[in-house]
Amino acid sequence: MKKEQAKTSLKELPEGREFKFTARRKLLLGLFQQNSGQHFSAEDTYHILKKEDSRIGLATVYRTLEILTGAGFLKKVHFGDDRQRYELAGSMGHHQHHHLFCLACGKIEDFDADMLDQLEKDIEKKDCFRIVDHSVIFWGYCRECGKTIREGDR
Amino acid sequence: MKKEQAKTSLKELPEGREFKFTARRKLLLGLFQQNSGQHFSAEDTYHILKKEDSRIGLATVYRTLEILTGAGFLKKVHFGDDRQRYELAGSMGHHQHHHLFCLACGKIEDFDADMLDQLEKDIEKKDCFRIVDHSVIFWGYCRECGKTIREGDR
DNA sequence: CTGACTGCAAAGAGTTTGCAACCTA
DNA sequence: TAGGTTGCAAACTCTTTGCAGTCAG
Repeated sequence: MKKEQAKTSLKELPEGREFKFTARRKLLLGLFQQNSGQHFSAEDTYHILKKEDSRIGLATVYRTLEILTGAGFLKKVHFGDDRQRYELAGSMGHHQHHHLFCLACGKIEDFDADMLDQLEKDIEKKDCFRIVDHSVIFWGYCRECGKTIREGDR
Repeated sequence: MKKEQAKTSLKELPEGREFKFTARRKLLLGLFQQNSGQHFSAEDTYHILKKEDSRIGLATVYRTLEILTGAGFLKKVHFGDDRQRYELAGSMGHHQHHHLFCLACGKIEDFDADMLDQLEKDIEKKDCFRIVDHSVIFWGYCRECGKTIREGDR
């Protein structure tokens, strides 16, 4: 099992290989489309979908998230904690954006910025590194938590 | 156990709480200092240290990494795969840098860039988000892998 | 009707924790 | 000597997988 290879699979397209767009998969994708600013973990997704489709299983959620990611509908994001999260992928959600992750409450805010395009080109040219994707994350304290902490301080 | 709180702990300083700088901990920190461009997982660290100190345990490595991170010596980095990695923290290693992660071979290259400082200030002002740290990761294919893939393509 | 999809349970992998023994300041 | 540190094993959490039953084209 254990492979020394990277398993990030950001773009493992199911080349040609079709997959069925079942009701369950539509439901899952719909959840992300209706919450296009949100970042759900598998567990989050499972609990939310469970309300609309009580027979869905967690393994299916994991598998579906993986498939929809491979097909380009979703995108994985990882904020350094212990779970993978997913968000609607660029072409479907609002495109280029990055994340602010609050270390106190775990809230995730997005902000727009396209400033990495030029840098990306520079790197490709200089380092001969063909870039497929990137991620920018800021960790800190959101407005509310920052306030609380400052006040609670002394 | 399970807390809904963020557990990223980038800066959980051992406020006032001293910790002993034992031989084992020096050994571990030494490993990172002697390989300041490297990014080791707990398992990596364990296996390397095991050669110099055969009695060391994996749990100790995990605990030590966590402590040295809290104390500001190390920094966590996460490349979207299934393991946490660590690198020498800014003040000790070469400072502001970001990462290129090769999706094919898992190799990690660093590149220097300070271009986020201004953006950080803008965000702090605009969104009232107090930023503590950030991370920029590019995923793609390194020179060697890119070559192989392009050639193997057709 | 056939191959893809699904739920369940079990297995894996990484990480954390309880505890008794062991150091070290 | 007291309290932090450690190794071991067990516990935990997230994720993946095997398999038999089910569904959709």
